[in-house]
This record gives sequence, structure tokens and C-alpha cells, in this order.
Amino acid sequence: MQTRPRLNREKVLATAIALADELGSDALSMRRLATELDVVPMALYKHVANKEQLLDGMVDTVIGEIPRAVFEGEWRAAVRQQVLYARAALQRHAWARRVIETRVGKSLAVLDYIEAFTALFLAGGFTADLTHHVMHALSGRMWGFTQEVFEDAGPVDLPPEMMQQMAMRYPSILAVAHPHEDSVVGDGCDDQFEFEFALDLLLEGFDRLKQQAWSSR
Amino acid sequence: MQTRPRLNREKVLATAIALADELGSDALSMRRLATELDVVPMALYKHVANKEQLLDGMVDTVIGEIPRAVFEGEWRAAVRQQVLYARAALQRHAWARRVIETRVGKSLAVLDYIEAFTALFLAGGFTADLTHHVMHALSGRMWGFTQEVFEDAGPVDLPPEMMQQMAMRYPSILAVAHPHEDSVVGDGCDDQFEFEFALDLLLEGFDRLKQQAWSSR
DNA sequence: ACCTGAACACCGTTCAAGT
DNA sequence: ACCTGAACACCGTTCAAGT
Repeated sequence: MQTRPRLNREKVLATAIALADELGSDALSMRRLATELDVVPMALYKHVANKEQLLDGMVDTVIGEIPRAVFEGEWRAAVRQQVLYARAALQRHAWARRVIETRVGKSLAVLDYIEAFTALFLAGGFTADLTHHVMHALSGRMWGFTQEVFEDAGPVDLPPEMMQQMAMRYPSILAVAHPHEDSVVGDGCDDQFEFEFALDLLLEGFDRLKQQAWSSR
Repeated sequence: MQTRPRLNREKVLATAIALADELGSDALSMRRLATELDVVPMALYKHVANKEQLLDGMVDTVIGEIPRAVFEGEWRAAVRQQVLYARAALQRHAWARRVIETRVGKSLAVLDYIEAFTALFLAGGFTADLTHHVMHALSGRMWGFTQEVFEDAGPVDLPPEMMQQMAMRYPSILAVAHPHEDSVVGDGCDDQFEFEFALDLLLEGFDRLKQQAWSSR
């Protein structure tokens, strides 16, 4: 009879990530993770100090997988690429956004990413001052996050009398919801398009401020 | 001996909000709320179906407190005002941002707010198409949220040998962290400034697109 | 109509013990 | 050095009972 291979931190983190990918981060508990690893809950505490540290480790693992954009003379292309790399990496883990937002301190993986990102602006000729504010303006978008507060409603397909009600109370929403909808059936929004739309708007604005030698003083 | 006044939904919600303001939304539990109301946990379930509905109600109450900006011929001033109203209202409740982001459906209070917001763009002469994308670009900022992913580090005040290490590994971050710091002591960032900086950058971009009759086709 | 009490199926984590 | 078992102090929520 084979002895079960020893647990280690990497295995704990990898399993936790797989479990969160599958079930969502709400369903990820120390106890659930322990049974997944065929081990008693307290066995985990030899490899991570507590649940917060487990989440820290998961986040670092995911952030460590973001490729680095290379600067080839054009800050705008490089920054854009870096953001889209981050977006692609973090979108593979639906839980990552929420968990990252609950982290209290910056880990080395996070600082390394921010350093690389900041360096792109400086290399592109931005002042430290402008870089500072521009990074704030990007904020979550630097990680490829969209700050969708409420999901899009998708194609509206309600009983006629409710549609009537909606049309009375929410004429603007209805007008704007699906501006390209020629038929009733539709796909809702193209997240990637909306993301790049906003990103490019910001980059355009950054460029303008740079041109005019903007300063916060 | 006075009989304890009856519970009702308003009282439950108001107490829940006060408790969340005080302790944070993590510490808000049905059981904790029940003891606060001097009642047994299950008594709450006559007034809210479950915890999710409690949170829904809390969010609606807070959103209901956002004033409405009035349109006086200038979409930009109106939108800006509306965003800043939302920000002011939601900043009084530190838990609101996180809780709002976990709501699954749009309540009437939410729809009413989005309707009023959307109407400002349309009244200002934006096409439905542009309004749609512009609202997405605003996303969380429409509620006055900043998507800060990691807190600012505050003024760096470390032992000299660690500063040395930091300077080696994170030169760009150090350069950009406190661009205006002449002394070692500093205030960190002005959140309101950073928020308005990004907001105005977006509004400026919106205006440009409107001028040039932008269309997604 | 509203509140209670006991119970169930979960949590994260401690401590003392095993190998 | 690593894993276990029992226990503690919490959760949200059900069900059946009280007034």
C-alpha cells in the first residue's frame, strides 16, 4: 500500500486555486480543501499560517503568471499590452478579482508587477508626478479588472405588460441597453470591447497630458 | 414594565446599517444583529427572507440617499455632480462598495439611479450608442467608487538598510510614490484629487467622442 | 402575526496528543 | 517534522412550538 505523498505548500496552493476556479472562492474553505487533499483540516496549518495566508499565496501564484510587456520605444503600446496580459491571466480565475481586493498588504509579487508597470511610464518619458496620477486613474484596470457594478441585463425578454411598465419607468435605460439590437435576440455586451474602449480613452487622455507637460502643481 | 416595541423591516435595516458602519460588513452577522436588537436570531426572518435580502435592503437604503443632480443644459456638469453626490453618499458607509459589488440583481433603487444617470447623457445630446459605452467606461465610478486595488503605502519610513533594498528592487515605485515629498513626512495621497483627476480625464474623452460624432459601427 | 428554542450542517482555529 | 482528534466559539437557516 502506497503512502500518500507528503503535502507541501505548492500542492496546497495549486489545489486551492483549482478548487476556487471550480467552485468559486466562497465555497473554498479550509475544511473543504482538506478533504480535497484527503487530509484532516489541521494538517493544512503546517503549510499556511491561516486562511488569509492561503489566499495571499493563491493571489501571488496567479499574479506571478502575468507575462511582462516589453518596452520598445512606445509607452502606449507597452502599457496597453501589459494591461491586456494581466486581464487575460486574471480572467482565467474568476475569484481572483474579489480576493485581490481584500488583500491588505502588498506582496513581493504585487510590488514586482507594480514596479514593472511604473517603469513603462517612466521609460516613456512621463514625469514621476504624472505617472503617479496616471497609475491611480488606471487603478483596477492596471490588473485588467473592469469595475462592473451590476451585470448587464442581457436581452430584455419580458411579458408585454412588464415591458410596458419598464418603458414607462426606464425609457433611457431601454434606449441605451442594446443600441445595436435590430432583432429581439442579442448577445448583451462585448466585455472586451467595453474594456478596451475605456482603456484607450484613458491612454489617450494620458498622452494628451504628457504632450502638454501637465503638472499637478 | 414596558413591552419592547415591535420589530419592523425599517428598524432591522437601520440597525444593520449602523452595525456595519461601526464594525464592518464582515462582522455583521444575523446573530450579532439579533442580539443588537435584543431578539433571538430567528426573529429577524419574519422581516427579511435571509441574509442576502438583508444586504439587498441595506444597499437600497443607502442608494436611496443619493441626491439627484439636475440637468441645466450642461451634461458634463450634471454628470460630474451626480458622480460626486454618489461618492459622498456611499463614502459614509465603508462597507457599501464591497456589498454592492456582490449583489446579483438590480433592485428598483439601482435601476432608478441608472435611469437618472443615463438620462443626463441623453439630455446632453449623446447618442444611445455612445451613452452605452460611456456608461461602461464609467462603470464603478458612476457610484463614486475608486477601484483601488492596493492601498497606498503611505510615507515610506523604514530602517535604512531596508530602504536600500527597496531602492534597488523598486526604483520606479520609489520615484513615483510621493512625487511632491520634500520632507520625509507626508500625507500619502489625496483620494478626492485622484478620483476627480480620473473622472475629468474620462469626461474630457467623452466630450471629444461626442464632438466627433463617434459611433461604434 | 410575531417571537422562541432546539437542532443541523457548516465555519476557522486552539491545544494536546500521536507517529 | 508532520499529521490527527477532540474541542471551542462562531456561522446561516430549518422546523416545530409557543403567545
